[in-house]
Amino acid sequence: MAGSSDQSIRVICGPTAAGKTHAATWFAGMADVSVVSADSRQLYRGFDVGTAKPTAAESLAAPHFGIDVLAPTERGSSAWWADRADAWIDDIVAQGRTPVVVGGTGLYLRALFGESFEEPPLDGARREAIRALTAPWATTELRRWVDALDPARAHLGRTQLLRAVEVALLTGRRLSSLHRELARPPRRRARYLVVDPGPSLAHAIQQRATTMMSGGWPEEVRRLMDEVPGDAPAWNATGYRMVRAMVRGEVTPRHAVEQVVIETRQYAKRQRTWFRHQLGGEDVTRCSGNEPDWAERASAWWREGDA
RNA sequence: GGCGCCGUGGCCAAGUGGUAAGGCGGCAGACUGCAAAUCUGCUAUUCGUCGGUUCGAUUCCGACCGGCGCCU
Repeated sequence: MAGSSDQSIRVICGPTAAGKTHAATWFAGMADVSVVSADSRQLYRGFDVGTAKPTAAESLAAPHFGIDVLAPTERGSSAWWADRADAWIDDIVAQGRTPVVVGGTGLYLRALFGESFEEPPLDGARREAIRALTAPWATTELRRWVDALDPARAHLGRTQLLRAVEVALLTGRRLSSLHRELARPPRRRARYLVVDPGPSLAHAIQQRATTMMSGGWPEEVRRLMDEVPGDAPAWNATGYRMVRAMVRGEVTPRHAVEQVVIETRQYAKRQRTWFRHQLGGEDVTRCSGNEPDWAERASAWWREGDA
């Protein structure tokens, strides 16, 4: 483990359905790879088909961390994940294996490889009280509050507004100030390989959706509906609500697939925007995964990591 | 063949004699402890076609084309 913490970690990221897991499996042929999944949905036990968890063969090719580590009712967070990922990487290195972080949850990657901050202790009970208070507020109203409490964050989405209010009320400080004052440097350095097949991704998404539908997704959802409360965080994954509506007979299978494909495409688009602008570091290699010299370029990216 | 209704951006859809709501989709962007989440911006010089009335028509009139319905 000694001397390993300043080593850059290889990270394979990109939009959903771009073949990141395939790429990781391919690299397993070049070293004893262990994969750390940076995917906020594959965390959840039981949500398998719709989150495209690694297949048995892929799990066999390389041990995976970060999969099935939460109950569907538990709530994760980027910082929570980064703590664990940091430890998993240590373990993997200690075993003499090569860690590869694979995933599409940009915020999680940032928590591990980008700047973060030391969150001051927040009182649990008061936190719950504030959540209960703000939950019914309309987003526009929430935004008015943040405009006063922490204007630098007022342009963001509801999730971020709730957080800004919570931190302001609990600490008496602006979250945007705390980010600055309590900033800590990145814990790890990353060497990114951004995999994106370009225009053909739309087709891959379509293909994957129909494969999932005929591959046991509705059955999985039917099972989960009996075991998991309808408001559990795990349901918050692309397509699951739509498939649930289909299983209940509220929408036709045809409509369900159509919508799942659209939702997935929209998600992939947001991921592209993230990986285009938010990766921060300069160590970014982009490849399409279906260009003729893909293997060559990918190998080069891999080998440069040993230098 | 006759009568009636309709024809607005990729799709759905409001609308008025004074110069085109909204939704979906698409595109672009934001994002530091809910992120497969949550938000923001942009997206019709033009209302089936051609003529007419009018200072001015997407809105009124006529013809034609296309769709739907009813009747013979």
